Amino acid sequence: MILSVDLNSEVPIYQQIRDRVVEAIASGELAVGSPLPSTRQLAADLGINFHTVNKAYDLLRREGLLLLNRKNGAVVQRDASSGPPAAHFTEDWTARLRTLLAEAVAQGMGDREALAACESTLARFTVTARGQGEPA
Amino acid sequence: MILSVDLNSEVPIYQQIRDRVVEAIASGELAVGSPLPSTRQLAADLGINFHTVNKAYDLLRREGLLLLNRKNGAVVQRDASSGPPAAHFTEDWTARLRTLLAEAVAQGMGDREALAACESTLARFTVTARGQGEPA
DNA sequence: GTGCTGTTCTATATCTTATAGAGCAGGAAG
DNA sequence: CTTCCTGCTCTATAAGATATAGAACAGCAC
Repeated sequence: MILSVDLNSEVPIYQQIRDRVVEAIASGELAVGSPLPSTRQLAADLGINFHTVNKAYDLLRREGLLLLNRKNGAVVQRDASSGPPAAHFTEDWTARLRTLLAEAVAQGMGDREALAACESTLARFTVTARGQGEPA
Repeated sequence: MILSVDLNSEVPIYQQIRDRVVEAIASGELAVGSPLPSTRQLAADLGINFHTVNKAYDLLRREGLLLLNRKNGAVVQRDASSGPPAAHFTEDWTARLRTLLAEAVAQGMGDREALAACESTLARFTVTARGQGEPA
């Protein structure tokens, strides 16, 4: 689990950590049961404060993706094979998707290009993350 | 141009305004040349400070979507028919798309469901916004 | 001149972000 | 038991973002 963050980015560090973990889960790099580095360890590796890592992990826990306890540390609790998402998640996610796609269309990206981008991005996830779905 | 914002949302007001304008441009509700309400007018309508609207408009201007001048006020400068987006935009947008799609996959949404959501969202935009692309 | 527009300053209050240090409870390993 | 690491919680501080507010200026229309 190698994780890279950009300290000069305008997006908060804890948000970047969360995003990278989410992407790792989606790509199958992290599956249910996979251990994550401890908050203090990851903080030391990234050269940041452990409270920042703690905030990212806590966010992932509230999203249902991570399980945290003093015994085993941080462990992945949910991945692509853990069943459908909650209703409120889908609702919120669709709204954010709408805004993101609108941005591309408004900037002049063609529908086919935008959809192709979605398709290829999803394909890169589902190549490695496989387990329950029937193959296409 | 009716615009609604949620004052109790965790997403900043100026960001909500920006998002709604972007979506209006993508849906064809706003085309190149369409006038937007003045900062003071929109602020009064929404019951917020005009500086907040100013920030949203300034953001949209920096994104190339709006043209602001003392003569005509705020006018849409770019829409789906204004040619392809800048390279740095596509790069940044793809990274954000990757994170958003990863979130859906990690939460257990199927690839086909996610792609279908992208497709239907894009379809709702391009029904009204048409001008340069050859029809499918 | 009057009135509208965007634009630019100062100022303030609140929240977020990131840092830092200290400590506690629980399990593992010596 | 002691030692060590774990998540977790508290206080504290500095810097930045967010939203408010008031005032003023320059350009254009009537």
